[in-house]
Amino acid sequence: MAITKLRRNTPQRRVILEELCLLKSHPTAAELYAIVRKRLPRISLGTVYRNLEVLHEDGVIDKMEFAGAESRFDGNTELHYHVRCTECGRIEDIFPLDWEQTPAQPAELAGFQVTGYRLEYFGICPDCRIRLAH
Amino acid sequence: MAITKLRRNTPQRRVILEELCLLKSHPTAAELYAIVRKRLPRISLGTVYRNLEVLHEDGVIDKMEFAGAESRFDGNTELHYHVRCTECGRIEDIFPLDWEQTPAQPAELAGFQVTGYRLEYFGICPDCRIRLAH
DNA sequence: TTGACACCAGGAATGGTTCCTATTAATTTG
DNA sequence: CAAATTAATAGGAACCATTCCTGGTGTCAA
Repeated sequence: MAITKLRRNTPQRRVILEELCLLKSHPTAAELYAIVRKRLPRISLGTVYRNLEVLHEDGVIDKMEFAGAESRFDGNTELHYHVRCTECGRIEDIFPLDWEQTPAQPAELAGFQVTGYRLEYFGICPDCRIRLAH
Repeated sequence: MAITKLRRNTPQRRVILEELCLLKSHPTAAELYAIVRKRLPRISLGTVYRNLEVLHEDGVIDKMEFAGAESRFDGNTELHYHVRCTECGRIEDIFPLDWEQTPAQPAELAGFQVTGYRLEYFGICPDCRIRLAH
């Protein structure tokens, strides 16, 4: 169960992780692909997706999935939440300051063995607030 | 801004809402399509999607969107959360029992005007727990 | 009656993501 | 070091829930 598959340390995987960790934003796979391509011009988008998935599986990076929007990735795995702009998709970090922001995580709900939860705020980012006010 | 578009009460929309409210499950658009088709054999899947969207816009039903999984719809708009099975996609209702389960909802975070949040638990449902235990 | 337009059925298009295939190359073993 | 093993790659096709398009219909108000 806890057997981790052998991972090969390929240049592609190394560069993808390096570039993601350099960023403070939360890029999509396509955005990261554009950045990585400057160093590895022949890399394919599929390789970026596969490695982001692998790095996420191994707990090295965070993956944020949203319905109807591209997934975004985060090199910072420290516990934190996110606010997502419903207008432009931009994401900012929220580091919990008080206990009230952390919901209880029961071990069992409705017979389910609960393995986790997801708390995400959404709203309108500063830029879009200005833009929408004409 | 608050101008609501005129809605026509078509048979299609009426039947879709009726059948959704009869269910205690949280069907996908395709599942509801199959049910509604028994009463309206010529209805199209696009019509089901459009009306579910309209009903959701008007606050008549709840829409649950997930990345990499079909959206599910709920005729019960009473405040509650959901547990989703990561194995089979099944969803059960969770009605908050104590205040600790309700996260603080700040009006502003990182400069964002916060319009809402989403708290969703995930885990393994009773059936899948049994199935996975061989 | 007539104009306006919300809505419909049917089907094509969309687009993020995954999958497929032949090839390459990282790692292990002898 | 050479050979064997097989994870990983590039490129592109496939997937599929959802949205969009088109031509036509039904309803309402004036």
